[in-house]
Amino acid sequence: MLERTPMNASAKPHRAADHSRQGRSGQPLHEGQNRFVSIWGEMGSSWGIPRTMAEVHALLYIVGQPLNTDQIMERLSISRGSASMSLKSLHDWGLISRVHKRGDRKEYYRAEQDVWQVFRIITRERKRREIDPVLMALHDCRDLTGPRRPQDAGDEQVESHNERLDRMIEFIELIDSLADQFVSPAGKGLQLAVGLLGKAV
Amino acid sequence: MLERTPMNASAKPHRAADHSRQGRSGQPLHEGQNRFVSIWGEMGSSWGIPRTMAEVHALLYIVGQPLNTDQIMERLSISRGSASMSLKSLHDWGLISRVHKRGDRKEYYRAEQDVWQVFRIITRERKRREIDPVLMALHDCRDLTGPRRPQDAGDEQVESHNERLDRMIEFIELIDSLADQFVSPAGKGLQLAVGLLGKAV
DNA sequence: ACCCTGTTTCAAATATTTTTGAAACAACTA
DNA sequence: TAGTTGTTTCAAAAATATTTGAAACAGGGT
Repeated sequence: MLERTPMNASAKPHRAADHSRQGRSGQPLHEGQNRFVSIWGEMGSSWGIPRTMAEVHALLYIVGQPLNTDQIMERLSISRGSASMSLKSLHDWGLISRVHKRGDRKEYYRAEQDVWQVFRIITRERKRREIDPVLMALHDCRDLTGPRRPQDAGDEQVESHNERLDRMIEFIELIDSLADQFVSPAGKGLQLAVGLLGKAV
Repeated sequence: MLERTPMNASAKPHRAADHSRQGRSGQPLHEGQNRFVSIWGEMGSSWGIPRTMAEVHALLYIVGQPLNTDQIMERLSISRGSASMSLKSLHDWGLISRVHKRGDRKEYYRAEQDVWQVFRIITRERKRREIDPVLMALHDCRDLTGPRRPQDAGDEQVESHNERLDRMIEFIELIDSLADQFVSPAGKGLQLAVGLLGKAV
């Protein structure tokens, strides 16, 4: 969450060298890309996404062009294994796609460029992996203190417990269905809401 | 993020004993509370909140009554230091408040009971600590490749880089202002949006 | 089949985060 | 002031998460 001192900064084999080279006027661009990568990595890690995975995604997004594993390793100074794992996760999420170049055996990867789509994907995954299971667990939990069981009728403690649980479940279900709207193929949900909200408040 | 095997499960001094006692009909309630605490702790840790802090919050929310440090330690089998730190964080966030009981030197803590308010507070804090700094950093980053600098005019690379950056910044600013609406004292923002959305889609 | 190039896997190494517990502190009381 | 009770702090210990790197694998060529 804080600094970014590489685990192993020495220039060993298997690791890409760092680049103190490059002296054209492409410098501010390059520096801008690096900055973006750092910001995104930092942000990712504070939202529970491994920093390196976020950095790989940031690099592919900001470069705009497909890159291969070696280019990513070199640019980010990360190991082959780490690059491979990050790319796999990003691909599983649907945030990047594989690209083949004719006459090149290497795989290239391109990031989704539509920002709305990027956040739709992230929302979809987090909902699926984090919100939905919680909701299921909360319903199980609610079942423990029963659907207004006779013997509890009048048990003030149980009743207020159930009320608290119900309020929480209801709220999370609301968020959940909002996320559904945003994620849905129609997908204009949030944009619409924003428009309406802008006028209404 | 996964299991929940206590760091130190042995019954040493300074640690609250675990309770295999309790045999009244208050059992399902007690079990329901425990379940809720686990779910919330799990959820918190997948959202970047220390598990224990989330568990303390969950306990105070679901119990509904103010509890003191020793009761929390015992119920959650955590150390005094951990309890104190979690309570401090929760208090800093504004999710719990201190309560004094006459004739008792101990501090008691009560959780905010309004679910909407709870999520408004969480939104406010995350926005302040995570979104706003990112936005500032992104603007700095954007400045590196300048405000349509003359020498870059026609540099296709720089121009498309700036476009990508601008799209991202614009999106995050949108989210940021949505969060503002939700957090705002008027505070009916999201409820309103939900209503409108429900009808409009 | 063997060699070459590129990719994936996964146990071990490393880094990061969280928790503990004992000491320092604070606020009363006698 | 010394004693008592409750709270906070923080360095060290423990737990968790991430990264590495070498070996296994995959798919062409030849």
